[in-house]
Amino acid sequence: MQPPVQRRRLEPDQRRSEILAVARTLFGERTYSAVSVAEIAQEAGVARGLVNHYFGGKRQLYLEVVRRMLIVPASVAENLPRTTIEERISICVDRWLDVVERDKELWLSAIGAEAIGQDRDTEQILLEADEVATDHILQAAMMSDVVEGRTELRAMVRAYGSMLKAASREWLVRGALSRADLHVMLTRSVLHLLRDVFPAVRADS
Amino acid sequence: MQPPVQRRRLEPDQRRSEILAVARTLFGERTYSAVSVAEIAQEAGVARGLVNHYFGGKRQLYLEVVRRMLIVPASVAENLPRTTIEERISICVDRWLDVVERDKELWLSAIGAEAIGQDRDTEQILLEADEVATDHILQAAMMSDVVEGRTELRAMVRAYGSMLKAASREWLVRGALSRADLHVMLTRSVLHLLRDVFPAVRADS
DNA sequence: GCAAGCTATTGTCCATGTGTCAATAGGGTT
DNA sequence: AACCCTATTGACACATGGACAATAGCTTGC
Repeated sequence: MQPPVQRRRLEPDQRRSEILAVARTLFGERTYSAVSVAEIAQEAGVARGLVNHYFGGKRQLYLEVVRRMLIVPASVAENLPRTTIEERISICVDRWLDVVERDKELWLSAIGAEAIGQDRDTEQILLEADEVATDHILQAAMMSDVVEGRTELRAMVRAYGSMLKAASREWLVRGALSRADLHVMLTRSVLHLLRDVFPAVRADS
Repeated sequence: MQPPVQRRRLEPDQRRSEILAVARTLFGERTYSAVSVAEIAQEAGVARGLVNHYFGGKRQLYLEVVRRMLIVPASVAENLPRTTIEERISICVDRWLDVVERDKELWLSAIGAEAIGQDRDTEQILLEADEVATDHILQAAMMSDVVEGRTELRAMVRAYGSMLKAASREWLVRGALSRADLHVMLTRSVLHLLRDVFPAVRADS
């Protein structure tokens, strides 16, 4: 005989938030498969079935968490002064470093969490995040409206994005690079990519 | 009453290979969690338990597959002519592109398969592969014996490795970059990284 | 204040998947 | 041909995820 379970009835939105918060925490500190729905439910003080009810399933819940962390906040490329490209890029990089430094663990697990394996949904989120990031960079470089070789340009910037992530990881987890190192590297690399490599690729075709 | 199962008794090594081959195929075309041990066993004409017997478990089997695909073949940086760095790097990049083009699907799923989530073992393999790749690049650039700022150098090259993977993916799956584009981009980027960015980072400290 | 209805929440049932292990049988050896 | 070694099997235990009908908390109308 356990004491009668007392239920808390909440607004769906709020309940959703609570579960999401717990999920964020747990997925933040452990792997996808190492976290069970049961655990999330328990930690959230809720029946297991309810998690399914709100999110459809474990995967979808997880994806929701990842999405929220991965989409780069627009603030990174907002209100940039109208000065040189160097300056604008530099500021942009700085703001980026701020963001990942602040939400360190969460960000790390989110990207390290290209995890799960690639199904359509995961892929979709990753792609979406990459596109958003690419937009920000091009915006900072005032190259948003390039049309000749736009496809190639964006592809190269997306690839650069991967280097950016990897370098950030080197900084945050290994400590092999200092924040200053990162700033130099990331700024110079993207400038070189946009001003030298891109034209060279264009000229090649 | 099914006809009595006829067993095939093989040398452990050979059986291991057979199972591994099947696993390679299946993991190549589908996600980790979308492939069951049962399926692998069936496809290999073997009892499920045997897979566990040989590889310990699903994860270990998977890791074995990934390891074999991820460790960059030494051939990429072997027998490079003693000419300019540009030339050597160029050849190296070309060979690399050959490798991934050949084993396309497999390579894609292996890296997209930073999958599973990061446990110690997976991480280990990924790190190992990155180190090997880094060695090759430094060897091609004849910078293997740099000592001042070695840590930072290697970290930057590892980050570059991520861009290389991402760019390769852009080529193979999106087709947003041609092989020629890739060659230009990858060659120039790494040269810039080694000759301009690295010194700049050094100077900064 | 009370009853009734809406729906948030629960607990249970079922399916699938993995790991383990004792029992079985293939194939070489004496 | 009898025997032994071990590759191989099949069944069992256990964990986890998804589905769904039953239940109970809030709110609304009178």
